[in-house]
Amino acid sequence: MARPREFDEAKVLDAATRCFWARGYELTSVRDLVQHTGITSASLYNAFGDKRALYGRALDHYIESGIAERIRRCSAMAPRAGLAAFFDEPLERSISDPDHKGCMLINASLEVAPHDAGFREVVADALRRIEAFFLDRITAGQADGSVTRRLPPQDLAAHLLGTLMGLRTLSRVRPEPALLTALVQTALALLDDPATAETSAG
Amino acid sequence: MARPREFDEAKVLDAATRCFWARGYELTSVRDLVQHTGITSASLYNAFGDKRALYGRALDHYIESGIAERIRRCSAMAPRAGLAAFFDEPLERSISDPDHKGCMLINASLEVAPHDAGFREVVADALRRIEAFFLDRITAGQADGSVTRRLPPQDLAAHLLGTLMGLRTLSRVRPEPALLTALVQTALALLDDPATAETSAG
DNA sequence: TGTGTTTTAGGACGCTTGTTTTATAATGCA
DNA sequence: TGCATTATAAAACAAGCGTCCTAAAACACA
Repeated sequence: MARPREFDEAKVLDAATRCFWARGYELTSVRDLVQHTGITSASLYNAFGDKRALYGRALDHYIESGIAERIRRCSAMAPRAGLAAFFDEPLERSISDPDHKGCMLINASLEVAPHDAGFREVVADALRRIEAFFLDRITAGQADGSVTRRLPPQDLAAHLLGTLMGLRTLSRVRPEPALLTALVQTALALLDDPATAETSAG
Repeated sequence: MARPREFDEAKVLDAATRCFWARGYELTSVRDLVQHTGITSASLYNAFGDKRALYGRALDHYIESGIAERIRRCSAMAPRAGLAAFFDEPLERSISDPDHKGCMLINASLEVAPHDAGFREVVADALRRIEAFFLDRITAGQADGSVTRRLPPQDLAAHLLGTLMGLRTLSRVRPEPALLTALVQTALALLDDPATAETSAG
């Protein structure tokens, strides 16, 4: 019993996410958001609340559509293969993205999480989900023999989480394919048993 | 032939560095700087130029006094011991710092480097110096047998650089001693030859 | 065809930002 | 003792910020 919306809320959230992803929270002004979403500030405030709330929606959207989806996909694979596949997309993006936007979650880890307890919990929770995925696949891999048993699964999971964050941080300043590829491949090499015949150094 | 300065430029730079380190570039206002340095904005602009120039001085100061100094200290040690020692200080700080400020260089990697070509080069150069230190110590360690020869030294150096950045990024959101310690120790374990008798899983 | 409700459009609001200005104070050198 | 030069103090500046308000427009339902 009222005037209907003229805009697609999902598309507006998509555009807002791109803004926050590319320029971060502080450097993205409400006027930027108005310009890139195509709706007025009044509509924006009416639909999403204030700037902080919209950022929260954008971050949630990024985590669910970008990361949780990848976790599901890689969880369906064989353990060792799923762990390697999880790094394929961020590595590829780190190299090919001309804007070097990095990962919005890792960007949020340094920009908003330290200064906002609410967002810190959102980010920490997402990182815990990634760590839990690593731990699950490592444990399964140790069971079927595709992952080394030389190190505790918790330690290997922490190491992979750190590697992921290091990759996405380094990629914003030094997006050199050789450097980033070496980083990921070396980290993954730690999952393998060195006694086997795969002693190809490259 | 003029009125002398009433403030100590080094102390002012120290205070400004603390401000930028704790709150980043955007969230630190000139009024914050005026308050914490104890000098007026006119003196600040006269002595350092604008806010961006002062941040540049602070970042340089941090790199030289905080990081280059540690590189020198660890370069004087035995190769394998120097590599481990390099991680001691950031790991200790990640755990004990109640403010969880992280590393100002890594903070700059995500906050200012992506949006400022000048600062990006400063940050990239500092990261190259850290990588060069890793490469030098790894090469020396492979020569004296304290570091494994299973992997190319460039790959191991890239991996340690990524580990360092991951440590300092993760520490701002999840400063959990067990998690961060596991991350560092596991990364360092990759430097060792697994054939030796040190098969203590801990 | 009204009536009630919500979305639009666009400007205005108060506040903070980085920076500059104006005037005064303090020195070294002639 | 002046003169030139520089630092200080404090207010003022324009511009940009996030947010809100007023009025007009567009629908659902009676």
